[in-house]
Amino acid sequence: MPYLDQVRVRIAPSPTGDPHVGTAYVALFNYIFARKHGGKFLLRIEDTDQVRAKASSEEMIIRSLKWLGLNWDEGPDIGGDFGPYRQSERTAIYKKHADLLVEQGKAYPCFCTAQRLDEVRAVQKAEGRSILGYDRHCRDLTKDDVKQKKESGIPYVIRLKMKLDGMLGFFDELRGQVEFEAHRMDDQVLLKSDGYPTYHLANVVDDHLMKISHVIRAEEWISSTPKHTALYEAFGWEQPKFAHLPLLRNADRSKISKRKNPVALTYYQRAGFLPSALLNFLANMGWSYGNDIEVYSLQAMQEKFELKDINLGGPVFDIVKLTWMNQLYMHQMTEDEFVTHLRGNIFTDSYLRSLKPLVLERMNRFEQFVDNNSFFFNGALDYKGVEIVPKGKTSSDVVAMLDGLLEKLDDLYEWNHDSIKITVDTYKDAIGWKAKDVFMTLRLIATGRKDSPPLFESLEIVGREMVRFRIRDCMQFLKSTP
RNA sequence: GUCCCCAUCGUCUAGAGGCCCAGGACACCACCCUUUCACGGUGGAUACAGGGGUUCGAAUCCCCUUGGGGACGCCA
Repeated sequence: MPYLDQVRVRIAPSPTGDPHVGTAYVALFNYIFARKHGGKFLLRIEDTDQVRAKASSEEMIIRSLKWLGLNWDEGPDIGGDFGPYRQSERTAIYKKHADLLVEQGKAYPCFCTAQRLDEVRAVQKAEGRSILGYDRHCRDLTKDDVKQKKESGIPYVIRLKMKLDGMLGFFDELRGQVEFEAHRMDDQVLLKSDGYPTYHLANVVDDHLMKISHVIRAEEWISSTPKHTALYEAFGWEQPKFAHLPLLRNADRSKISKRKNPVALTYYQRAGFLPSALLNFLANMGWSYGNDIEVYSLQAMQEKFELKDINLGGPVFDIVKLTWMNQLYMHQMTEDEFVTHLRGNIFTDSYLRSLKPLVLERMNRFEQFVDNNSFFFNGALDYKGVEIVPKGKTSSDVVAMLDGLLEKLDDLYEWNHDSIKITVDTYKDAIGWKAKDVFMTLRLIATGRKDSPPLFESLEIVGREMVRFRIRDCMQFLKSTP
């Protein structure tokens, strides 16, 4: 084990705000690998301009990792030797490195507009060209050109000069050597015109500076790995080892997506899955303990885990089997664990407090609490016998309406009653539905009853992921019962 | 379209040349247990994508085909 004391891995959360099961999956393998080899498990926050718009995303990521029990050794806000760990706090570092490459003639400023790039791509497509990408228009500008353009204030990006011939390959710890023809890779943007780095630059610079020895990430990165190895080469840095995990799949085998599966970790928490069960289930995706054993602890996994044993076929994420696994873990709970779990996950102080203003006025005895408000605690609701479809509409009208609504709700940055109300209002006007029809349908779907507390406040508390799940669930229900 | 990756039951997988006319688990079916519902138990059905090689011998190695997936952004 030559690299024993140098193993450092990092988990870079998804930029979409809601931590994703895919993130948990990659995090798990990183965590196990680091633990096994006595390395460090880093939390690095890739908060680009887009992510920052979602104020709560970092907080959600941290909360989710804590819930899973995947504790990091360095990163927000634990310290360690390689901080800061937030990408937004490292912009000067990235700029310095990009400038260095420009000075050395290994990268160059590009003044092309987004519009020109679109046109180039459109032409390439129209001509049926097999290689799509930047045409290296600014690669050989003279020093005077560059100076002049900069002085006239034209915004620019920094691009890496890729080699024009030969091969660009890397060694994947799971697959072996993977080769790409160098001329197919276009000159990658390193620094955006707003001064922020692209993932490619930030990732390579951070990994080097943070002494990352193993990059364990999802398979979707394979085709951009040559860009990364080219960067290491340009800097004259030693390459880390790469291992690309298979992608979790929907039942139809496409890359797992929220349109076809609940993917938010918050959903699984809210739906009453135990983190230990989720993790055990995820560990069985692509990896196997062997000896026909599929229920085991992280500790046991750590002892037996080898990168090489990972199965490369993309595993289908089967929530039915996850549910079975969860049942197993539930039944093993001690009395203390049972009580602690309910208090810590279902009947939490903060949840009960948020419920108080909504539910109290509809009660005159506390015995009514459970019956009246079950939907605040349930997962799937039973729509049998519920009149979801308003008069004058068909069930496929409703499905179409919901489909569009789902998209609008997904685009919401902040999930609160005001923003939900505005979104639903705007949407109902756009499609020409009556307020009453949309609101009642939504109420029935989200709460399962006509007499629920105020709609938007309830939706806020039920939460984005559970609302989205129930809408999808109901669409399924409507489709299957015409 | 181009490049890259992948390929054992419906699904997750075991299998690294003979132990495999392929083992386990989920789901499914039947039976048992049971005042109900679960849990549990027993049994059953179901897979090496196809075609060529290599070998005494292939699920396992090689090639081709087919199928699936991913990537081709100033997103990560």
